[in-house]
Amino acid sequence: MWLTGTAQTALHAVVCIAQHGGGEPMRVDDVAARLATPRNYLSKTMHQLARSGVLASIRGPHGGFKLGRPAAEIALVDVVDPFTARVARRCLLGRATCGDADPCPAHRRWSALATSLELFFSRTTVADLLVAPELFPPLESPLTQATECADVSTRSG
Amino acid sequence: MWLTGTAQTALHAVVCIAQHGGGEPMRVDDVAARLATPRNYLSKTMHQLARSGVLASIRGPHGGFKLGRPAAEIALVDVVDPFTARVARRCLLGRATCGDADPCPAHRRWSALATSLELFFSRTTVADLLVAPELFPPLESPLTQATECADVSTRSG
DNA sequence: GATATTTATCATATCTTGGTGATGTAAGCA
DNA sequence: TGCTTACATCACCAAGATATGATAAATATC
Repeated sequence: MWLTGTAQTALHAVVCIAQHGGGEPMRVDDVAARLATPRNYLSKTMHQLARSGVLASIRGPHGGFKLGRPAAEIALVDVVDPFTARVARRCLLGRATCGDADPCPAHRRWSALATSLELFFSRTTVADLLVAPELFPPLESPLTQATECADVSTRSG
Repeated sequence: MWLTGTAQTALHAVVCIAQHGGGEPMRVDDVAARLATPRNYLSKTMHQLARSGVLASIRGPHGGFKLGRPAAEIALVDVVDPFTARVARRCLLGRATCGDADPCPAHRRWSALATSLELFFSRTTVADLLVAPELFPPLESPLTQATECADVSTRSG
C-alpha cells in the first residue's frame, strides 16, 4: 500500500474535518491553512473525496466540506484509495504473478507485512483516529505476530 | 517506506543476480529479459546500485553485474534506498513534525506498523530471500511484529 | 592493434504527480 | 436583481519517474 503525497494530504484533510466536529462544514481555506497545503490543489483533492462519498460539499455562504457519512463508517482505505500509487503492492518485487501458488523469492517474508498493511487501512476508521491519545490502549500490549495477522485475512464476508 | 517502481525493479534485479550464483557476472540483457523490463533503464538503475556498492560492474566480454558484497551483507534498504519516494513515511498524514512528543492523530496507531516496515527493510538481507520456500523458518522471529493487527479489530461496525 | 562484447551515458520523449492563477458557477441574502 | 461567498474547473506549468535510441568508453580475445 504505497501512498502518494496527495493521499496523505487527503487523509489529513478528512481527519481535520472530522476533528472539526460534525456540525457545520469547514471551508477549504481553513483546511488549507491548518494543513499548510496549497488551496486549489486541496480543493481538487477534496472534490474528488466528495465525488466518492467520503466528503460532502456545500457551496455558497456558510458552505464548505463536511464528512459524507459518520466517521466510524469511513475506512482509511476509502480516503486513500483514489490517490494510491499504481505500483504492484502485494509483490515486493513488483511481479504481476505473485501469490502463494507462484511466489517470488520475497513472497513468504513480505506477504505477512503486506497483509498487515492492508488490514490497517481497511479496518481502521477515521473515528478510530479521533480518540484522544491519552485514551489509547497501552502500546506495550503483547505483540501479535505477523503470521497470525495473515491468518486473520481470511475474513469471511 | 514507500517504494517506487524503480525500487522494486532494483530489488528484483539484485535478487536475480544473487540467485544466479556468486561466480560470473550477469549481463544486463539477461537480467532485463528475466525481469521483462527495458534494458537501458535497467542499466541505469543497476549502475546506480554499482555506485553505492550493492553491485559491481565488469565491462567488456564476459562482463556484467555481480553482487558488490556477500548477499548476507546486503540489507533490502541498501538496495531500495536510492529509489524510495521522498514523501514523509514516518507520519501517515505527512506531517513534518510528528513523533511521540507531538503526535498526529494517527501516530499511535501507525507508528507500530511503520516501525515494522523499517525493521523489515533494514534487517532482511538479500541472502534471506534466497532460502528455498520449503526451508523457511515458521516466521516466529521478532522481525515482523505488527502490533496493529490486534488493535485494528476495534472497528465498530 | 583490430574487433567484438559489454557497460556508461547522452539527448530526448512521455506520463504522472504536484501546483498555480484565473475564471466559472451554485447558493445565500438583502 | 445584484452582491457576496464559497466550491468547481480550466489552462497551464514544473519536476520527477519511466522510458528509448544512439553513441561513447572500457576490456577480453584473437
